[in-house]
Amino acid sequence: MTNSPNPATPGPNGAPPPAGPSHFIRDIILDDLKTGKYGGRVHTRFPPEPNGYLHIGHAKSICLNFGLAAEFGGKTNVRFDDTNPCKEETEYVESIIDNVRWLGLDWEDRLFYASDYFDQLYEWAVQLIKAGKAYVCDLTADEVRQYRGTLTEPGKESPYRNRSVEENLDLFERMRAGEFPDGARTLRAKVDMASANLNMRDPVMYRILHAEHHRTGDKWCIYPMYDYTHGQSDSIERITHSICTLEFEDHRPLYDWYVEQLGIYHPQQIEFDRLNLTYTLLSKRKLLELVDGGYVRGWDDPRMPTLSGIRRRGYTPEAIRTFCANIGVSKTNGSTELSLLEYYVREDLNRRAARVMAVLRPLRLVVDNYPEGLVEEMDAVNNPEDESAGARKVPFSRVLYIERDDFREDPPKQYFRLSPGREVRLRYGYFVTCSGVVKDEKGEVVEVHCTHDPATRGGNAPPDGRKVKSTIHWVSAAHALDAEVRLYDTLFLKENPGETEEGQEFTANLNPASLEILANAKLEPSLAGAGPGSRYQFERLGYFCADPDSTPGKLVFNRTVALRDAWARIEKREKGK
RNA sequence: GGCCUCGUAGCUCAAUGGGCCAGAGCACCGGACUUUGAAUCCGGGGGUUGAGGGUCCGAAUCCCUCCGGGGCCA
Repeated sequence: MTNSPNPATPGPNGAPPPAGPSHFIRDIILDDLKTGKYGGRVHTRFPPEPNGYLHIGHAKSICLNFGLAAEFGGKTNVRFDDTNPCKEETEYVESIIDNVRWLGLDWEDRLFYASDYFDQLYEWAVQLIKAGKAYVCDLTADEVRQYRGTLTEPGKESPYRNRSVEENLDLFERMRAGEFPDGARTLRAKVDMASANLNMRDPVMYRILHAEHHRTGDKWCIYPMYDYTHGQSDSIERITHSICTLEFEDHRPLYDWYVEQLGIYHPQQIEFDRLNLTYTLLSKRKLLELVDGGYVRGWDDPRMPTLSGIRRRGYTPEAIRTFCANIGVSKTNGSTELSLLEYYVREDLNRRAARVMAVLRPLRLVVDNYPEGLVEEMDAVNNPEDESAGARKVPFSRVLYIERDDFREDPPKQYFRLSPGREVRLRYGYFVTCSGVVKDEKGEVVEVHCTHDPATRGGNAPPDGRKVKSTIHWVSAAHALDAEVRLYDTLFLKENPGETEEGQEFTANLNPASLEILANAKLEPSLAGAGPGSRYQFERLGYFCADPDSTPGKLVFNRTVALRDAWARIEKREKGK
């Protein structure tokens, strides 16, 4: 119950998510458990609308709901809120199921659809009509809006508000039978047109929509509204704590009203703050715009904050769960820094990703005093954080590739890497001293020459105790695998991408350099069998994940996240001066 | 202008029914270590708890006023 740091050691998929710091919702549950409010039960639900892809913000909700239930030995249902037949597609249903499963959370046999309850909801509507709590209204959508009043003025009662129960029953039945066109009538709850809460001004319960539903087909031509559906669905499923985001606070009185008027089991709605992430947009509408507008390659573009996107990018479910468990749950509207997410991704990948050498921007390095034709198999540790990961052999030869960034003809002050006359260590290779460069006609360095010290084989310090200030990675030219590497930066330039100048679209904030493709990367040969989804640390560079585009003939890697880079920071600071 | 809601370090959160110099994590800075300028370890800077007033021996916690943020006609 303190906010002690989370140990961040999530188990395999299916294991309860990490607990993290406590928060007000857990306190409420603890309290309910103490008073026996729900007989000691904890039953939550995750209710996605199948009209878009899940994103990292949903992950927070998913982890909260499943995490709380798991913590108290309870259950969590998944329930699709499919009350709008027009916007829903099975493609979305499938992706959502796939994403929640990937996150490692298990709803067992409790996968439901609000549309499963259409019959019951209809009966309840009839019950409310009979109780004089609902009426059929002939006002058009526009008129309903006008009658509703404004934020400061009360609304006017509909002229149809006081129809007899018999007439209401008859009209509602005929609505259902399809006698009226779309929008001709609605069923409204008789609450209070003078309420300060607009949601209580006789909200619409049913509207006429002659549309095919993805599950119920053409059985219905009237569909229940969200507010009329949600609480009762929770009630049917015997949910104890119905956790949702802040924008539903104003809906809670209506949620309560329906279940109270119906006299049915009453779950408790609790609102928390949705996740906001810097440099990231988490709006279904805007994400759809990015996809439809061709600004990204699709819902699973690795720059997208969708679960499909960050999965393809190489983020692990464990890292996301740990992140979600530790970001806190409250009622403040804030924005979490992207660096926090990246921290948890690095933390997880550091423990599990095998190390490997890869050169992104190759520069030829010739070891002049190394025998031509000789190949030595050098020992390399797979993961210093995990002894059980073992070791591998990496071929060393006379001509190598090193990173362009690791050589400077004219090194700045704090630059420790290779430069003329300087000695560095080739990781697991040898100490080498730069003896000269070859330039092309434009004066650009195209090849670096050096000599090695045979006494430093394996990269070990020589007997004379000589030290070197830098260790760089390399790949043997003759053995290198070609690969394409995709580097990603934030999709947006602004911390808050939704913030735009007058008359501009949010797309004006897009980062034109969010994707950089390096077509000419060189990888050590052990990567030959890397299948899509496999994750590695490219030493000194970052964590990378083989993309689904990758084939044995053409490897493609995504940079999940770069390693922390002290030199990059120094360089940036110097430039800023 | 109505209603709901929030306001503690740069960010996200803690501080049992008011009580030790308001604590963490991330970020930032510095040092140690180092065959990844990574990881790890140690240390540091940072808060008149939105502001003002009040109650009290004592308030981030209680009261009043004000200021500011967010949400609200599926």
